[in-house]
Amino acid sequence: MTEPSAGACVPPELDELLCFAVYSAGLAFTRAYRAPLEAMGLTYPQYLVMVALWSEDGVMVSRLGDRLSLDSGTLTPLLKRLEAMGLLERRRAQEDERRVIISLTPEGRALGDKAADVTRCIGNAIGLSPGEITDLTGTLQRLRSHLDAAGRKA
Amino acid sequence: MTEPSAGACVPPELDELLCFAVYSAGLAFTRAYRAPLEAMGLTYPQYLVMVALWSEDGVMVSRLGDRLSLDSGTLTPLLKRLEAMGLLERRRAQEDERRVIISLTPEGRALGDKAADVTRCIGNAIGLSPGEITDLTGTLQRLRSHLDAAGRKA
DNA sequence: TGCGATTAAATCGTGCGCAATATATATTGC
DNA sequence: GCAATATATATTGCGCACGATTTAATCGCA
Repeated sequence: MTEPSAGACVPPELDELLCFAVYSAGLAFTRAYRAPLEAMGLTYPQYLVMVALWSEDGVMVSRLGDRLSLDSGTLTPLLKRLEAMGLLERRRAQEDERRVIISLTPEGRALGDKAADVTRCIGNAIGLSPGEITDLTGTLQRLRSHLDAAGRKA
Repeated sequence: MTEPSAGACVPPELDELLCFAVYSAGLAFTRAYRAPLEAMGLTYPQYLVMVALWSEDGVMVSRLGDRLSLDSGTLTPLLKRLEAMGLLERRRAQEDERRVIISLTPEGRALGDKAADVTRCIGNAIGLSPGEITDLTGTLQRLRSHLDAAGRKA
C-alpha cells in the first residue's frame, strides 16, 4: 500500500533539477559576459554568432541556425543589427536567390582579435579546472544531443 | 618571441566553449519541456516558478527572485499571468505594504500532482545515468556560484 | 513547359530576461 | 515630527527565442 498516494507524486525540488541547474548557469553566463562584451558593443547571443562566423565565414543563414540551433525568426533581426554595426554583410546568393549569404566585413573579422581577451576574462570567472571544463562541456554536448533526439521523435 | 603575435589571438571555437554548451543545452531543455508543459498550460519559466512555489509557498516576490535569480522586471508580468490563470494570488502584506506575497490557490497547488509526470518524461529524454545527472547538476551549481561571485566583485 | 511540392528566409505575435527608471511605503537621523 | 534615505515592487524599453504564417525562388515531374 505504498504505491498510489505518496512517493512518486512529490513535486520536484528546484535545486535537484538538472534543467534548473542548466537554466540558471546559462543566465549566470549571460550576466558574466555582459561587461566584457560591452567593450565590443555586442550582446551575448551576438557574440556567439560572431564566434561561429570567425571560424566559418560566408555561410547561409540556415547554416548558422544549424550550428547555433536557432531559427530564422531569431537570426534575421540579430544579423540585421550586426549588419547595421558594420560587422557583416547580408546578400542574396546569385545562383539561388532564396539563400542569404552572411559574410564578415574587415571590421567584423578584426573584432575576432579581441575575442581571446573575453575568453580569458570569462575563464577566470568560471572557477573550474581545465579538466572539469572539458568534461562538463562534453557531458553537456551529450545531454543536448539526447534532448534533441528525444524531441525529434515526439 | 612566441608571445605577442600568434597563439593567444586565435578566436575560440564554438564547440569548445563551455558557455555555448550551457547556452545550447538550455535551449534544448526549453524545447524539450514545451510539449509536456503544454498539457499544464505553462511555459518553461512559469513551470520553474511553480516548482519553487510548490516547495515554499506564501513568499515575497524578492524571495522568488533570489531562488530563481530573476528580478522583478521578469517576475512581475510572469506572476500576473499565473494569477490570471488562477494558479496563485498576489496581495500586499498588511504589515508592510511594499511587499507582495505570492500564495498558491488550491488549483495551483493541485497542479503539483502532475509535475512528477513531467519530471519523469524529461528524465527519459536526458539520456544520462542517475549518477551523471547528480554530478552534472552539482558541477553546474558550483559553476553558477563562481560566475555569480566573479560578477559581484566586478 | 507548366504547376504543385519543397526550400530559404522574413514577418508577426507572445513571453521571457534585464538594465534603467519610477512609485510607493518604511525607516532613520536630527 | 519630518526631511533624507532605504527598501520593495512596478514600469518601460530593448533584444532574444520560437511557433506560426507568409513570401519568394527552385525543384520535380508528368
